[in-house]
Amino acid sequence: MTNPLIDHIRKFVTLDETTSADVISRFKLQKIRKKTRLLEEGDRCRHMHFVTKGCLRLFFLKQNGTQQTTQFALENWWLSDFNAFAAHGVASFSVDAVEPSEVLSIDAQGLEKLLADVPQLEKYFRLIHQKANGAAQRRVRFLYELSREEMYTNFITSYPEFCQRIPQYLLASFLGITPEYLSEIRRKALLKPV
Amino acid sequence: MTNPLIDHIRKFVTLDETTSADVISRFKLQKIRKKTRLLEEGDRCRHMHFVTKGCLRLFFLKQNGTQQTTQFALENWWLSDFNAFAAHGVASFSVDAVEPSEVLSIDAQGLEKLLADVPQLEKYFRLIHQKANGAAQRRVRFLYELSREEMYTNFITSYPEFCQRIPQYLLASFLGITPEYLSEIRRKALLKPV
DNA sequence: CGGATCGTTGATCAACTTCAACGGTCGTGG
DNA sequence: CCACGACCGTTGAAGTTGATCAACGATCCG
Repeated sequence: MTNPLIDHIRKFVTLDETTSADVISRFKLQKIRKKTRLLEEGDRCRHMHFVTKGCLRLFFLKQNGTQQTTQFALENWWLSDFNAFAAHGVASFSVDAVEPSEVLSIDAQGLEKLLADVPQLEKYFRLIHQKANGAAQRRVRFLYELSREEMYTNFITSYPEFCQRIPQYLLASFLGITPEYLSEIRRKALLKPV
Repeated sequence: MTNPLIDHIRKFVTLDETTSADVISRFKLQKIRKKTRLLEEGDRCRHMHFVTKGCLRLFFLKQNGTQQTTQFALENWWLSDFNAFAAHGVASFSVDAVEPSEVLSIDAQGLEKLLADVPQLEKYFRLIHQKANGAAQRRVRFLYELSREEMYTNFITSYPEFCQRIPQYLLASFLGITPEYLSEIRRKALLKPV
């Protein structure tokens, strides 16, 4: 069986063929268009999503009405409002698609049952969340350490191809700056290297 | 058996008496003084720590030489540089004690063996990391959403007793502002409510 | 062709930092 | 027990970073 999620799980734990087929059958495959909302801030958060193609984003609405992007999820990443998901509570974030995407989704009861039936996955999800937790620590570090200009140069050198894929206003939103200021940074960056 | 860690684990999974005793025996109990370093940025990160008494902090050194605190861990919280711990790699954070504290520590091999011997704990750690991951998402949200002044008023109203326990320069470091500016904020806050 | 959306530019403004200096407090050694 | 020094919190002036607002050009899409 070849499936992006199974491949990903197998990087962490072993899974035989029949179990793999069972696992996959528990997920709902969604092919979604750009800008499709998978979660709306204020609604109950019921699903975790695994991205097999495309890109999702996590964002919230600031007081001034603009969207603030806090995470992108590319292929092989899990995304949800994890607090709200765990507590079966109301989401403080929205999720939508940055590009046409394919995701595998599972709700809380489905996940609970899956973990009861296939206990090796406890380990898989433990490792996934541990990794995400570590990534969040480094993320917070960058937010404290770097000026917005440094965040920009750091981000485009780390993920040049990804920056080509997304519109500039989304990059500005992720960096936490206004599109105007991003423009200014880019102009300065163009002048320097000459 | 009564032990803070066992009590905490039992909030998430069931554990019989003999297993509990076994679990506890895998951990090293450390009673440490204020300012004791449990992890040094640049050293290999070998342990995860569970706080049973007191308070730990996670921080790193900024270019200008000042310490930037990114997390506090009170009773019943786990703390480590989770990326470095998982990868058996070099830490990008330091950890020390804010107060005289007691922690239960375990290294990577010890944890691996513990999880192999007591598989219920996979679920416990999955839930712990999921919760921490959700907390990190909200943390990032606050960093983007609030001005430093709002962060201050939000934090002291949320954790008034904790703010009494720590010196002001640590609070400033956690909020990501200079002690001077924190002083100014406090002065303004004093004038307003009269 | 027409309208919305996106990126850019420049001027003004608010948030926060840096630096230098001073007073209070606490712990330590004489 | 006192005195000294280190450290902490505060104040004020000047400087930086990044936001806001208004306006304009370009591009994309119907």
